[in-house]
Amino acid sequence: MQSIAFIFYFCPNKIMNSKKITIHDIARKLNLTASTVSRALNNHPKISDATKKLVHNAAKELNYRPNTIAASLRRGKAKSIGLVIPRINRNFISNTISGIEKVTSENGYNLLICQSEESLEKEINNLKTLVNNRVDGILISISLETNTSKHIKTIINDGIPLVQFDRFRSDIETSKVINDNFQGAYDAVKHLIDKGCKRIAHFGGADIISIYAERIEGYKKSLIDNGLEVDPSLIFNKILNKEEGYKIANKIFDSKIKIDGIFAASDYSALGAMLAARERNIKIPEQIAIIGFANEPFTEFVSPSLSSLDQFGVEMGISAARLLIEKIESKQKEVIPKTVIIRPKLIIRESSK
Amino acid sequence: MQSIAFIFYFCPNKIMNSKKITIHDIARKLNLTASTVSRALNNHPKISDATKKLVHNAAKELNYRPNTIAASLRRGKAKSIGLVIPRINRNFISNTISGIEKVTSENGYNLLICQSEESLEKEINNLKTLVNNRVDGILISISLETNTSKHIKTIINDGIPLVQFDRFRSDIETSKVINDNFQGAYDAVKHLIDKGCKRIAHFGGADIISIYAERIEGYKKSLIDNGLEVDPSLIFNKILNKEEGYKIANKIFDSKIKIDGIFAASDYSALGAMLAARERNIKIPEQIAIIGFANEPFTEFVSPSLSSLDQFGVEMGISAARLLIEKIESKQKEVIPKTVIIRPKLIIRESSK
DNA sequence: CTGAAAGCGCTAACAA
DNA sequence: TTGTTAGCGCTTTCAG
Repeated sequence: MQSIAFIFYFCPNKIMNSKKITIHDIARKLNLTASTVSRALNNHPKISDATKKLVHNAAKELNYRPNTIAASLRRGKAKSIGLVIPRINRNFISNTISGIEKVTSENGYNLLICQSEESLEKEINNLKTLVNNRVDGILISISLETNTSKHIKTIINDGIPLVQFDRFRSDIETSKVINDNFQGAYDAVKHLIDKGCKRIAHFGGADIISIYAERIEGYKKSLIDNGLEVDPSLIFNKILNKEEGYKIANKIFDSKIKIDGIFAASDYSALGAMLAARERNIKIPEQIAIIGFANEPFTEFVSPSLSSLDQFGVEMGISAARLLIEKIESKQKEVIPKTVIIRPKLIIRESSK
Repeated sequence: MQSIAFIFYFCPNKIMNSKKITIHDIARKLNLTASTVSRALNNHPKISDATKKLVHNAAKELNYRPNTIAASLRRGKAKSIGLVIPRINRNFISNTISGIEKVTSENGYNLLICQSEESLEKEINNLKTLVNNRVDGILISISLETNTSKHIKTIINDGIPLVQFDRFRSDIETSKVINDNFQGAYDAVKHLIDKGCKRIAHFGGADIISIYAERIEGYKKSLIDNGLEVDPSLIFNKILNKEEGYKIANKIFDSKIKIDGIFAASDYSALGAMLAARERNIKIPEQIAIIGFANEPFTEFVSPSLSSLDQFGVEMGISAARLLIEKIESKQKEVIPKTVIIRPKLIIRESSK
């Protein structure tokens, strides 16, 4: 008695529509077979318009919900794409995801998203999950910890289309969409030199990560090409956040090292340097010009506003997703790996004017 | 000949490992049956440790990849959760996603993410896709355009667990996780009053959206409770971005309206007001104190730094995901809908000190 | 503790 | 244009 009352209490006036309607149900109703219904539902060309209409109506009437899972099993693939990224809640990454989602959904693919949280172990697990889910392809931007390509090679060896974007491993032959970090750095440093800077420091990331190594190279080349010398004592590695930028800038100001410009591989470390300079009444950009990297939203709002390099996150996502789908849908066994290089755009603001 | 050369060219020295290994293959190898292997793989208690070890080793050796889709079909559910949000690339939302992903992955669920792009039509399609994919449950934050609950009610009627978060419809009985916008506004305004403000303007959103209506109410109540009067001419609607904030602030400064404080429903409009004040050398917070809403990353970095209300995006995501999984995994037919209210935290910075 | 057998819901050869 | 048939790979009841 009690349980009946219980159920009654929570379902006062609606009948739970939980009976599962299958293709057979609608076939039975129309005196057709499951195959015909299936074909009608999938708009198969050899089904008459009359039956198609009949089937669609019956489906609507019965509140039929196609079972994507069953279809996927039968077809051997799921019309889904897996995405592995370090973290979702980073401005640049969430922009790429937005672009990816747009393209995948437009093409009828589901998107399965995994975060590696900068951990190699999680990245490996993520890939395993995606493979087990029989995704048609994988998009990946590797974690900071990823110092091997073994797990990714396994995927490729399994024949699963894979495209890298942003942070990538160069020892695997895949299509990829990347920023031209070299050129971005080059442009930024050239701009500083054009503005009269002679002693430009670089706040870099870990130089074992290719994107940071490239920024260092671009920085060096730009100095040389524009008549300055590379002074290794002006290059600081692993300075990526505000605190580190603040600390290193203070250290520089306290030392006898003289600088009149900073090109930082991160907007945050650039900001830290700005704060340090402000505290000492060092004028920006007159006494020291500063440029960051990534064009984080805040760069526009700080004062002085911070020059930076925009990385076109949404476009990168779109491009990567297109590349992957192209590969998935190409009937050829192999597609020549393409590399799409997006040139970051220098956004000049007050900090380097 | 040519095609052979072609293939050879692209697969110089590795054999594509594309043969699909199934449970049967490993059963055959070990002289067992598929059922035993399946049980061993799933750590069924009634399988001897010896065979478990045997099976796991063979699986590893054969490079076996369990087919999640087949398992899902058989089990009738996919161990996956669907997420519908307006846009991924918003700071607050990407934080909630991050929290959601953490909880779902910890509990063995896949996350299917869809963007409605503030369109009701897309939201409806998203839900359909998720249902067809037989997700175990759905998390949703509705689009700005969503002026009906019909599509959501359908889902609930189908017996699919659903939890709303942040932007929600109140005419459906679901569990939900929301911010206490009223209280947040109340706290902010009280703080301004405590600091001596007597004439506080409010830059609001569209008051037909509940979260903005609540902020207005909190603003009014706080004024009254703290001995001030509500002056309707100080309430400005649909002021949500920097440009609008800038414009309205200028309009106020140009008029004979006197204000000494602004509580904005958006950090961006607060920023716009700050810029307008700065241009006129109106001192912040001495002559005008300002508080925004959402605690966008930039609020910390502008100068003066902007007081704001933190919404705990990650925590909201965690909470919503937990609520949903709890509902999914509860064996009872129905769970009493819970509402988790997160009180925004006032972050006091220079703009209101 | 393990095996036999049935089937989840759909699709796609092949046949008519 | 439609029907027949045979599974996709796995889980799970029931039987030993």
